[in-house]
Amino acid sequence: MFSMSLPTLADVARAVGVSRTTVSNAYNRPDQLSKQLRDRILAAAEDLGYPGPDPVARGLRRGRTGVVGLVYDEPLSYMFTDPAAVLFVTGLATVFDDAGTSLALLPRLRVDDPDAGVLAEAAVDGLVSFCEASDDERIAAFVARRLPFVTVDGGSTRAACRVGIDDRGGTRAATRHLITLGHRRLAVAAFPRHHHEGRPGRPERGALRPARLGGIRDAVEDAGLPWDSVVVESADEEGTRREAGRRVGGRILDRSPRPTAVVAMSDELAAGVIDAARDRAISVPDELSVVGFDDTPTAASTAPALTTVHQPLVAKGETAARLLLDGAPDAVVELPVELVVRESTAPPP
Amino acid sequence: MFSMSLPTLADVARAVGVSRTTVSNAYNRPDQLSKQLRDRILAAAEDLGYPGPDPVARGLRRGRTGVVGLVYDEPLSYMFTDPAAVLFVTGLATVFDDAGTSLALLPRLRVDDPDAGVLAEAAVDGLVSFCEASDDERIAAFVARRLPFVTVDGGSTRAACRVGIDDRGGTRAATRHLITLGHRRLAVAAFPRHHHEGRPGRPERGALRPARLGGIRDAVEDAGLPWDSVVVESADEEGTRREAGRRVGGRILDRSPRPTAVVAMSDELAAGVIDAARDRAISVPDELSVVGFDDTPTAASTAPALTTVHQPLVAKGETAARLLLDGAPDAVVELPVELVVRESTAPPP
DNA sequence: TTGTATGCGTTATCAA
DNA sequence: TTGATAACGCATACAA
Repeated sequence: MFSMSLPTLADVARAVGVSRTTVSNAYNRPDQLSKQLRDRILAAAEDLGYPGPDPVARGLRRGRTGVVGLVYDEPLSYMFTDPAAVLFVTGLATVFDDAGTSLALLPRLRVDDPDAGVLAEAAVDGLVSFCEASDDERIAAFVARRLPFVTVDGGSTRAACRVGIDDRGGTRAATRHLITLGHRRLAVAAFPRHHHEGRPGRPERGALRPARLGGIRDAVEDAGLPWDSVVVESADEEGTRREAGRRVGGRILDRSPRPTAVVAMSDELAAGVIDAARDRAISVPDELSVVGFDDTPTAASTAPALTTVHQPLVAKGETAARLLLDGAPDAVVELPVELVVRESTAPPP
Repeated sequence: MFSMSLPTLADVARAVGVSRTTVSNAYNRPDQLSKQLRDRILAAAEDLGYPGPDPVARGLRRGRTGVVGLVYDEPLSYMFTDPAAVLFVTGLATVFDDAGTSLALLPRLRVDDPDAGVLAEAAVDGLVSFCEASDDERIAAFVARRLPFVTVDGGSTRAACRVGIDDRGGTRAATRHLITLGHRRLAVAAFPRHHHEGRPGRPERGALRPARLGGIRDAVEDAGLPWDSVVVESADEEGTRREAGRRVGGRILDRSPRPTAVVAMSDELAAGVIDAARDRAISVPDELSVVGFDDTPTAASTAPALTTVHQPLVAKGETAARLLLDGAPDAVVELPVELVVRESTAPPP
């Protein structure tokens, strides 16, 4: 015969003629019973095909699952397509892996799921929010559960526990670098704007990463240049980020007068801008300077190699993971960034 | 006052003056009660700060969690370091994301955890095993739970449900390509061997991906060449795979007579071999031909671009995910591979 | 449309 | 060293 359902701890107890408690102890507290009895129990379990205590039932009873969640507000495929995100997740995964904790990639937060059912229903002990949207209303669905949670790069979030970087200082340094080289016709290759389709009380579209834009503005105004002389083009969301960068790059380079320098909000976008320049036989850096952000491997592999703002992506992931594991209730960590000058910037022609 | 523990469904029921069933229905079967009552219940819940049904308790009752696990037998950081693995996971994640299922990256299967406690204790509805080790003994800990599971690239596994590629055909085609070009002094840049430290009844170290080695041998013997004329060097496991490739490449290129062609078991290794050639001012492909395996973005970005064996990595992930979601009990899928000739191969000098 | 009773599989507490 | 009891929080069959 073939029993449809698996044997439970109670079945084993019955078979051996002991209580459930004792069987439970055989698994969880070997020191609480004689070695012989334990061996007998384990043998019987093996015999019956008992696979050990059920993780879900154990989770219910113990009040913890050993899983932390990661939410992202773009399709997960984007996450793996973006080298910066991959590095961040690597940092997260490393720490959780060592801690014996599982990292659950939750289904994405959908624009059409304002109540964030996903977050209300995730069986996790804590949450890392890696959402670029600046609103954290949807996160409220999780906060209500009173579980630890960390926001990463949360922008304007008011979350108590967060880790981020000095976005503003980063783009400011990058832009100052260009201005110091003599550039006056600047352009920005910006992230796509974010959708809030139909959500009342919010702007229809908000700028993504306003701090990065703010840093550029800081540097421009510090130099006494008019902000409205700076061309800002936002990327779209088709295909890879690099392809999107190529398209924004095209729009920027086809303007006249043509900007002599582009500040891109990520290395992928910057690489795309360089692609667009190559399409047009515009030499980088002789005719066009380009700076990126992130300092992912992409930055070192473009031709010419990218001047960019380095951010400690893996460390950011590790930090977020530790804050969660340590249960730091309201730590706010800002990691430093650093301008790395390579070959994609030079004085204007 | 501050209640230490969250309100439960029962608290809401009491507050509203209805039964728990009715509150449960308010969440799970809106059509089973009047809209007014439902609204009253939801309002009271909001009021009390009830975050909705507890996911773990629900999981216990329903018998499913909405989570599938992914096991890997290397540190998770390796997974994200390897472009081929990232593409595979992208495929997985895309399908699960769309299905509203979470993908839990389980802590790695440790060599020193022969009972695979990780697998026995994971609160999941199914499992994807992405373990390169050819033994599946540790997986037995999971099989006992009678949950769906899929093995990917499982090598010699006897698992009922698996997806893989034509490893053997792939390296065979690649090797034949080299032999047809006229190469006779071949070398193989192989994967590291795998550890079975101290596990009784197993070889101390087993070759990883024996099928790929087998395909090379096939082609060599088909051509009537002696197999022992082929140099086989295994990579070590320090640093990135590409760095390891550079070291194996060095060992191969420093032999005399120097091989004129290298079959690498992955694009990362191949890229490393090209790095090693550059270190020694050996021209690829004029003095040395190199072929890879996988056809990741790396293959297109080396200089010269890699001749390699394309495998559908994303599709492999998608397939594995679908098999799991569809509960296919014992499907065996083998995806095709294809030789892609680029610029890293040419006739020998 | 609503409520009653029961069980999901485990572990913590306490007593023996 | 072992066992009885009582949660853990919920969802389902069934009755009303």
